[in-house]
Amino acid sequence: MKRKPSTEATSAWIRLMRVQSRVLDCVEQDLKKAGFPPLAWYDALLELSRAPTGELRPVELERQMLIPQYSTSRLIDRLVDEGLAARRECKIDKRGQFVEITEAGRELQKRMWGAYSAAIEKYVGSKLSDADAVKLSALLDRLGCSCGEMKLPVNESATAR
Amino acid sequence: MKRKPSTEATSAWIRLMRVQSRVLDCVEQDLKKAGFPPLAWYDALLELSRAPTGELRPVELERQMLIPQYSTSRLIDRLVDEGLAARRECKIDKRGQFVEITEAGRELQKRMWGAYSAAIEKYVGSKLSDADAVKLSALLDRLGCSCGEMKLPVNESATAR
DNA sequence: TCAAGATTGATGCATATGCATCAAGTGCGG
DNA sequence: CCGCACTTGATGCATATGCATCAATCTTGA
Repeated sequence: MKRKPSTEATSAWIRLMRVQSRVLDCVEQDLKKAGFPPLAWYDALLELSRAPTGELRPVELERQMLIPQYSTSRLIDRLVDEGLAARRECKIDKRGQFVEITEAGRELQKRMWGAYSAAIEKYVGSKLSDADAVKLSALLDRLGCSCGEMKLPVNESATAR
Repeated sequence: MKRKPSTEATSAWIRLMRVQSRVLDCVEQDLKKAGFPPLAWYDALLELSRAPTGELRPVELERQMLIPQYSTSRLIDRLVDEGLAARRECKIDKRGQFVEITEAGRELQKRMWGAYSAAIEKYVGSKLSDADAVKLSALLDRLGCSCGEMKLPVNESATAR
């Protein structure tokens, strides 16, 4: 059976794209003006800081953040260069490694959250009632799941590009 | 007065980010597998094809697409290299120029819309009723406007990153 | 136990992006 | 009319990303 290409879906998608990129630009701009590194760093630090042991395998980080493998690899390089994380040997799998967040990393993550949450409040919270935010979340959730075959990690996390 | 950082807004924002990037990945993947260039090309071609005369000043394109000036400049380079657009002299302002879409450009835009609309249907339309899509659009609209000082072009357009 | 295949993470190379700056042209105030 | 600030669009350079591929290790199954 033929299904007419839904105008409503198209228009919702276009708004989704535009709003997301507009707001993201604003948020990143604020963070950058406050002298912070890109959001991807925050995401990684957050994931690491949440791990019970403060360390994760790169491959886990990659799956949490939904970014390609080489991207994870180089992101870790940068975090390590800045002393925000450290590579630790993985005894159970010699191919692999653990990435452990450092104290400096935890501290940066917390400071960034200050600026980040303020930006979210400014660009999202102030425009939407709590009830509407809940509705929005619910509608988005329906889109999120099972796009192709990957699974969407549902945890309250950061933003991953 | 102090305003507690809304958990709801935060969670809505995170979902917005994740869903957008997930679905966008899927859509771009489909387009790429079908042998098409990136969505940004489509956006530009669409804007050009919509212009009554089939041509726009780079600076207009830039404002429509919400991308930085140098990015527009180089995107146009690529379109021109591929014969999808042509630079035309601007008689009224000798600094400037017009970019005109070619027949090949119009044709590619139409072919891409075929694949693009199919992807939107697949990843968005099939997951959301029309009514829900409308609700989603409405909620997103509230976020879109007046982030900082720029204006959101409301026209039904493509996606601009 | 060992070979074939899969997984983990790094990297060389081409391309794309961000930033700063530039040259050319416009337009406004005096 | 002139000079000065602004707009338009391009570009050099550093950095980031995507793609393909690699080496090392792990796992499976005959």
